[in-house]
Amino acid sequence: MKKVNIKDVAKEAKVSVSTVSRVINNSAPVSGELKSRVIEAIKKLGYKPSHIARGLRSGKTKTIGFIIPDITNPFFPEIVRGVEDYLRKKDYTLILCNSDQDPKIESELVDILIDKHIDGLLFTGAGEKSEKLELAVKKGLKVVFLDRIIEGVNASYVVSDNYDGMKSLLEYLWKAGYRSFYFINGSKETFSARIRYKAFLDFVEKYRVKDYHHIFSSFSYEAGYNHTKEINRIPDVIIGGNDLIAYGVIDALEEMGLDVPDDVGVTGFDDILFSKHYKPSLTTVRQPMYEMGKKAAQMLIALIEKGVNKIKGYVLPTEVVIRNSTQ
Amino acid sequence: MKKVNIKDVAKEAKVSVSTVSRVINNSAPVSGELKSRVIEAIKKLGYKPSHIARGLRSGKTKTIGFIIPDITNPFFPEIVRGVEDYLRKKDYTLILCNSDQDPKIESELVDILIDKHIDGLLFTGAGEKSEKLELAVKKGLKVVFLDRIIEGVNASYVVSDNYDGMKSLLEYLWKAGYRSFYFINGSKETFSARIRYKAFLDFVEKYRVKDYHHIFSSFSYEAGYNHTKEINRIPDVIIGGNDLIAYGVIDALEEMGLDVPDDVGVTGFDDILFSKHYKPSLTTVRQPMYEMGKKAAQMLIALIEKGVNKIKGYVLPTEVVIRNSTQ
DNA sequence: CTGTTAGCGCTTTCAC
DNA sequence: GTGAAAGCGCTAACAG
Repeated sequence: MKKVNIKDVAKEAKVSVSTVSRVINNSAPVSGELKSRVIEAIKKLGYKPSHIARGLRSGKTKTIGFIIPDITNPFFPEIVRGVEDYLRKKDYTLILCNSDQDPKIESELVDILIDKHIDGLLFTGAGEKSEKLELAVKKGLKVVFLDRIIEGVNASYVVSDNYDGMKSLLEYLWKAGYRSFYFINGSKETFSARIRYKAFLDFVEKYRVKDYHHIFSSFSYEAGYNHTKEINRIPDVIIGGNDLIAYGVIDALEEMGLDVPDDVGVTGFDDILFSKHYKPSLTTVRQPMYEMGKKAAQMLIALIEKGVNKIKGYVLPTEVVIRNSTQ
Repeated sequence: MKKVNIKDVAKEAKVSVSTVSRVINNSAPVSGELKSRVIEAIKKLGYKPSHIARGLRSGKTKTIGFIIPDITNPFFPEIVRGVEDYLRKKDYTLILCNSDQDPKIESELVDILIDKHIDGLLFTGAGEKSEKLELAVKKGLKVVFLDRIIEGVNASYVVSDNYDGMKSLLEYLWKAGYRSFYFINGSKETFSARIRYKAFLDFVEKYRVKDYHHIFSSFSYEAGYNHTKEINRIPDVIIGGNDLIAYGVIDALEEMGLDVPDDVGVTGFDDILFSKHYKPSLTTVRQPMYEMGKKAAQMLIALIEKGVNKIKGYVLPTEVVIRNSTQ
């Protein structure tokens, strides 16, 4: 049961391979007569053009790469889903890679993916600028940064409005009467952590907040848990850099005999799947994860197919979600 | 900045392309003299062989496909991570596809992936047998089934010991004094749900349990929540087909004013990330997700590279994890 | 409109 | 040991 190729089809339809190619790709006019003979033959033989040969010829593989820190982090699955759903519609295929935010691995992955002749790259990386990527972009690789922007690399990006989200959250907290703030943020290297910090700083200044504290740590449950255990003077509210951190904060607080939200308020960021089921359910800032993925994929495909070169950035809106971890 | 190819290297090293190919692939002896010249040239030119051309020639793409229901379901990310980590080590690349367990989509995806010339396929599908897959396997596609076995398709598989896990869980519950059981299971089509049901039936018979109930629904939070709300007579313990279902059960129970575990016990299956942080923390059966992914990838690569044809199945052990949702 | 032909970059006989 | 040359399956000039 040998694989049928374009030659077989040509023979069957008694035309040349170029004619077959033309009807497949609609790349040039073909007379109705021949066209129908070709279509007939294709159907009869069950012919499927080889993506790989086509790729060799055209340089296009209809494949895009996506480098993320870790699919195991609940923030990413929805993004990936948004990406994959859109790509599927456009007949593209997704190669997924986990980098653990290690710049060295990220750089290796870029190489691997370029080797695989991806048509474009979606990148959610550590914050550091990468020469490799910069170079690749200059060489014409289409890249869209997702959730995180890397300075120095001139490429399109999709992020959510971290600044506004954090600002709105803080203003809600202020209005709710919270006056002392403890912000356990994610890693300093991460773009979104830095932006959220900036919003925090601006808030503190604008409202002349006296009693506040900020610390960069990492976007994990453990970070929230451990840092909370070390807090000397409990503030009115502890702000987690993301929901995972907030979960850790809540659990630590409970172990310390403190009630959330009666004794302390706790907030997160992201609104991952479980935040509405957490006990107490988590006040947080919703990021449109699925939309971010979809939008980024959309931009990338536009970049690839329309040859658009204009660098564009999209900032998707965030939304404060008030639940029971604050009052 | 043109891409350098094997010819350029050959010219630079003053040898033939075949010699270059030989040293790259170590496919035939080459004299030390030429070999070092070639290596030199490769380094100097920064040459990287094109996977795609190689693929066209050899028919191998060093790419494997993975069809899963939905990466957004917390059960899958760890599996995917296990797969990807192993594949990376072996210089393979992962194409990820979500099927939503729709047999039609699954079948389309198989086509798409075959078109892309994957070297092998990891498949976690709906329960139904698929002619397409069966055919593909017969045509030589290497397939490993992950978490779910499809009847009628003769291929290797990796699953966890669902039967033993459920059996052990039930026996623990029995010993703990639970006497009436309500099992809200996942979807009837799913392999693991059926196995767990069988274990339940065998348990009920062996221990002559009088008071029990079983229902197939779906592996979701909502399923657990909704079915619980409809229960007339509350049993000693409600068994969720997976952790998600158990979460829904717990929340519904609480809304109904019932205490877990004081009034009712609740158990899950899988031990996903959040189960240890749920309130109350969930008694469940741990499946080695990461290991399953890794093992499946390992088997697939063995199938591909060693040309092993022996169909093999692996059943990975599960483990009852006792937490605070039972007593 | 249609066919012929030259590669895309690589591997692999087949001679030497 | 080494090189020349024939493709893998397809697309895109180039003729006609």
